[in-house]
Amino acid sequence: MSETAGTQAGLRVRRVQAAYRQVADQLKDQILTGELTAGARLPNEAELARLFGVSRSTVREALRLLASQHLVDTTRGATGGTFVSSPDALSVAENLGGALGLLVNAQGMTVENLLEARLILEPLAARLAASRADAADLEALAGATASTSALAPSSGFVVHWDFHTTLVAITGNPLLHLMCRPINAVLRGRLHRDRIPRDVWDQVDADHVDIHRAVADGDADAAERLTREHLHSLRPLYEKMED
Amino acid sequence: MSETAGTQAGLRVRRVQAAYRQVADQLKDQILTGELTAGARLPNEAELARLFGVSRSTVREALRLLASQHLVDTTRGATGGTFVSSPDALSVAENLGGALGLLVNAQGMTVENLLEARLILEPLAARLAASRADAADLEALAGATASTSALAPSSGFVVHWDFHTTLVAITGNPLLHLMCRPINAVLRGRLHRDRIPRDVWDQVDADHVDIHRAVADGDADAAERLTREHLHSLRPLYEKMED
DNA sequence: GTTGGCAATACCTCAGACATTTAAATCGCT
DNA sequence: AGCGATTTAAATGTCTGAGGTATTGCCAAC
Repeated sequence: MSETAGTQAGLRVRRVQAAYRQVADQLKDQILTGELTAGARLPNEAELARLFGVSRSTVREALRLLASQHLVDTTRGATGGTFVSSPDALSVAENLGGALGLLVNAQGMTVENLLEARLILEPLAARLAASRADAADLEALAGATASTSALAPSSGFVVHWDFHTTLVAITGNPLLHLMCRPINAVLRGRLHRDRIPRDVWDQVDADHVDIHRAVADGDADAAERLTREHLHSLRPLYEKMED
Repeated sequence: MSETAGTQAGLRVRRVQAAYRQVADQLKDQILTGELTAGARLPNEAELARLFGVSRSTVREALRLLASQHLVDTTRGATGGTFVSSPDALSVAENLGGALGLLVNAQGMTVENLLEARLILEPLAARLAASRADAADLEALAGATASTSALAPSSGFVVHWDFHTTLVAITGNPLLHLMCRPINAVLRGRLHRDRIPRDVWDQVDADHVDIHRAVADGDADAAERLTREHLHSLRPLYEKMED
């Protein structure tokens, strides 16, 4: 809010907000304060319309608003209705990914910003992963590592993405996963695999093997350093994409 | 009445998805592909209804969907209408903040996860800030630093939040700001200021001054280290909150 | 030249009806 | 009695048509 001093915040007459927005806000409040717990079933649309004293159309527009924020979920049918849906991390990440993609396409966010953020998150995530990975985690990571060389190079970038996703997931911190996933998703779309020569994928493969070994050994320092170097070496592949 | 009455068009494919969602998706596609550039004005609702072959209610629900994703913005009046609006990072952050709050309140996400993520992001953000801060940035940071000691300790936690927010903003990377902001917002709500004794705030204040000096000196190593130590020292204040 | 009102535009809201979907309850046959 | 097919009920999805309201621009009157 740096320019709020210039724009008159106090002068602006607080117009009465649209009814559908008021309804959405009230329902949102009830959800956030726990008055409506996750999984709870809201009254049907007709009843809500009666309770709020508005028409059903208005209620429906309010529900669309909440649904798009993953706050509620509506299903049809006899046992259908509108339910408070505690958003799982996955859907939030999906939503965030879409928004991030928009920001990159539109303005104010560059591929460079994404790379920088990833360069901050993943090396330290790798450090955490190295100190926390159990047998199952290592197996999953090995799966994402080994298949890189087994598959055709054209699909390498998919597996490459899997490796990074798996690595972050091992930290056990859903928030880190939540942040890294959209970043990688956007970056993946910004990488044209055709232009990447074969030997680069071989190097990527080798890097992954090294990182996996470091994580398996519980060598946090090495895991962090290798991941950072790995991401640095990947940087040129994305910077080409500025068209 | 048989169901054949609805096949008046013949070409109409069977609706597998809700109409308002289809309309929203098509409009979203047109926006993302650049067919509708930012600032462009969409046809009015009646015209959109005619173009898509649906009713105005359906169009409106679709527009609510897009509006909640900050893809379009509608105003009333003669020159009003629905306009394509490229989403700014701030509104996205707001949206993400709400979702994050839900995740913490609901399940799968603990205060520990938030602290860990912050401990990853902010020290390296401080490092970047130290290498990029210009005069205006330093002034802003100084403002968030100096006022800590000037104000009553009861409001210290607000300024404390401002300091961290400003620090991340200096990096110039909106994505970092986008991620740190919701985290700090949720953590702020998890901190009971009443239980924090005065001397702790004094220490916080001193830490901020140190960090500010490091950033002003362009000493990236010191900025990173001091920020990390600062966040570590803050950790116990939050861990009490597990009730 | 400024001010006041009038008209046009487009979103906002309402009310009701019918269609569609889904699951449970019921009926009918084996 | 058991089990599948049909009916029924509940809820959302969609359509239609009609005002209501906010905002702007123009034009006439002072």
